[in-house]
Formats: sequence, C-alpha cells, structure tokens
Amino acid sequence: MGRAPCCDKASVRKGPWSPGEDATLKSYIEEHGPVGNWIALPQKIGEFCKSIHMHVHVHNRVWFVVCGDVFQASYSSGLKRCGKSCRLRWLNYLRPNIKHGGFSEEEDRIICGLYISIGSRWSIIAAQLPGRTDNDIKNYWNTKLKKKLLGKQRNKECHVRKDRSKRGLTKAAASRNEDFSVIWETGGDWYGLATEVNHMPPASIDQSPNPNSHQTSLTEYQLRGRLASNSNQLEQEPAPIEADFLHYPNYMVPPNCYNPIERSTVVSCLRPLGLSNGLMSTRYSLSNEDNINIPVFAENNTLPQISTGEVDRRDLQSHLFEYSRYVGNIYSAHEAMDRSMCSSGALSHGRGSGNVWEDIISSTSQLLDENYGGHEAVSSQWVGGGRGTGGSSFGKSGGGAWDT
DNA sequence: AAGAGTTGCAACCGCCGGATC
DNA sequence: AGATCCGGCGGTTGCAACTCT
Repeated sequence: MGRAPCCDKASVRKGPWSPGEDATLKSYIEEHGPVGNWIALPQKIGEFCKSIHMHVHVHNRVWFVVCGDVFQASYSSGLKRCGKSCRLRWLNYLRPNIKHGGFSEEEDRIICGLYISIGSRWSIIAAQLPGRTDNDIKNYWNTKLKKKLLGKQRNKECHVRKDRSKRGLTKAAASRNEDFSVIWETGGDWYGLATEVNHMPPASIDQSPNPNSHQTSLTEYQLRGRLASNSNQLEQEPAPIEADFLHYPNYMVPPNCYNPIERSTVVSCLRPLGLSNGLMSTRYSLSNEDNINIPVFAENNTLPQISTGEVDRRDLQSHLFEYSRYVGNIYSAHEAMDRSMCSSGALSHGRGSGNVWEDIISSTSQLLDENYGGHEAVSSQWVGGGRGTGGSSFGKSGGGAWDT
C-alpha cells in the first residue's frame, strides 16, 4: 500500500507562484516565525488571512499594493498550495537575504572544491555560501559552472593521453583503458578537473551553525574523516595506507594498484536492478561483461556485500568514500564521479547482469600479471586520463555541453 | 520575420531517514 | 516492531526567454 499523498492534488494549485501568493506566504511567516508544520501551513494561512481581513489597515502595505485582486481571492481559503510547495517557495525564494545569480569567482571556487570533495550534496554546499540556495547552486553548476570547467579541461586531454602512454602501459592494457574511455566518452576529464581544483586554495567548510541557513549541518552528514579533527579545513594529507586494513579488515586493497580508472570500473560494473514496475532500484547488480580490471581483493576471494549479487549503493559509496580518504585529493574527482554515478542510477550503459567475482578476481590477477608484472608494479602515480561522467542526465539542455 | 534550437531556472516529483504514534 | 507522518534532499521537468539560422 502506498503512502497517502500529503495533500489533495486536485485542489492545490501548481506552477509559478503569483505575487499575491508570495505576499500571503511571506506575511504569514514573518508574522508567526518559523513554520513547524509545513503540511498544515496552507490551512493555517487561511485562518491568518481572515484575521488580516479584519486588520487590513495594518498589513495592506505588504501586498494590496502589489496585487489586491489576488489577495482578495486567496484570503478566505488560505493558500491553495501544497505544504511542500510552500516550504520550497519560502526556502528558495522568499526568505530574507536570498541572493540570485551573480556568482563570484570565490563562490565558483568554493562550489567546485566542495563538489569535487563531496559530490552533488547541494544542501551542504549551499550551507557554505550564505544567501545561496541548494537549488540555485545546483542550477548554476548544471548550466554554467560545469561547462566552464570542462571547457578548460578539454584542451588538456591530449596531453593526458600522451602522458598515459609515456608511462609504459602495454598495448593490451592501453586498449582496455581505451575501452573504458569509450564507455565514458560523453564524460569530462575528472582527473584534470581535480588537478585544477587542487591548485586552488582548499575549500574550507564552516562547521559552525549558520543562522541564516535552513540546510542540514555538515556533521549530520557524517563526512567521516573528510574534515580534520581539529580543523575546519578539508583534510589535505592522506592517512597512512595501513589504516585501510584497520578499517576494512575484510578488504585487502593492494595500496599501489587501485587507480582511478580501476576504481571507477568497479562502479561501472554495477548496474541498477530493474523493478517489475519499470523503475530502477537503489540496489545494483554486478556484471563481468566489460573488460574488468579490478585489483580489489578480499579474504577468501569474497567481498562481503558485493558477492551476494547485489550491493546497496550506500555500502558501495561508503566503501569508496572511505577509500578515497587514503588515496588523497588526486582521486577525489573520481570519487565525486562515482558518487554521482551511483546516486543518479546512471549505470545502465551495459548489458545483462551477473555476478562472478571469482572470474573478476581471476581475470584481474591475470591482467595485472600480464601487464604490470604483478600487482605491486602498478604505479600509485597513475595519471591515466580516465574520462568519467556524472552519468546523470542534465535535463534537456545538458546534453550538448558534453559534445562540444 | 519566423521557426527551430538552446538556455536558464523555478517548481515538481519521488525517495529516504528520523520522529512519532 | 511496524506503520505513518513529515521534512529534507537530489534529480528531473516545464516553459519562458533568448539565440541561431
């Protein structure tokens, strides 16, 4: 049984808010303070508006001047809006000190730095930019900032490819990675992006409560080690690699052979499970149909969650997120990519499903032996230009940006 | 000038997790 | 313990404005 809707969809208005509706909502909140229950708000506003009607001389400065007709129409029945719509309108548009547009270079840097570090957690990013809303930042990123950065990076791609070949990858290995590049051919150069951002001053995260923000605090999101314990700066130095084994006793991750492309491939092998209703599940299945190249090993050749044939995306994200702490900033862009791919459920580029971890591990061992002369020969200084993609669709306007 | 294509952004949708019953 | 409610969130859509041909 599905959940009952929060409001009667048939009787609520949808679409753009009128000035009168804005004025009604704004006046009510200014009069009564923070809203405790948004769902009940429209009805309460109805009662409020009746009182306004009796004392219109006090309030008419607010909205009669703007559009008296709309006020007259709404006062008897409150706002014919869903409570959630009211909340959104208030948070994104009506609340005081909201800034729209005109992002500064400094704000660009902060947004980029945080996006690379934590992915598309717009509410967290917005909490670091007073006056900005998550919706605004999200739109800004999707429509402008991303294109701006990727445009810069596109020019560097050929250099990265040359550099990759210089590092002595065999033809076979290069070919496998080219295959990977083809998979992500619509993506951007996340490595370059990370490099670019890492050359910027580190984005700092203010952990103190922001009185102007209605967003969730950072600590609530458990950034888990991203923040240095005694500082509000993003952690700059990777922890000793041994720490990995402390945190993941079941995961034996050879420290020198878990490079960005390989790690991304782990994710690329996971496919969202289709549900009978045609929607996609938040759980993912594994396939070994790609050129799998995953030097991730577990005790007894098993991975506790993944080997069951499904992996919850949160488990995966948690694992990758934790791992990214130890490999430093250079991989953080791929982490962002991974997170983005997972959260958008955009892993459906492949075919079929399956789960043969033994094959994966076996082929990986073979591959590493063939091409690197053993696992430990894989350089931690990998700079292969693995081209990632956020994976999600960026609305109908987003597609062209990747192709230009 | 006009139609097609693109962009920007407000608003919506549906999912998730915490709180409460 | 399980059901339900609600706030919060990220992804997506609709559409007006703008640009291109």
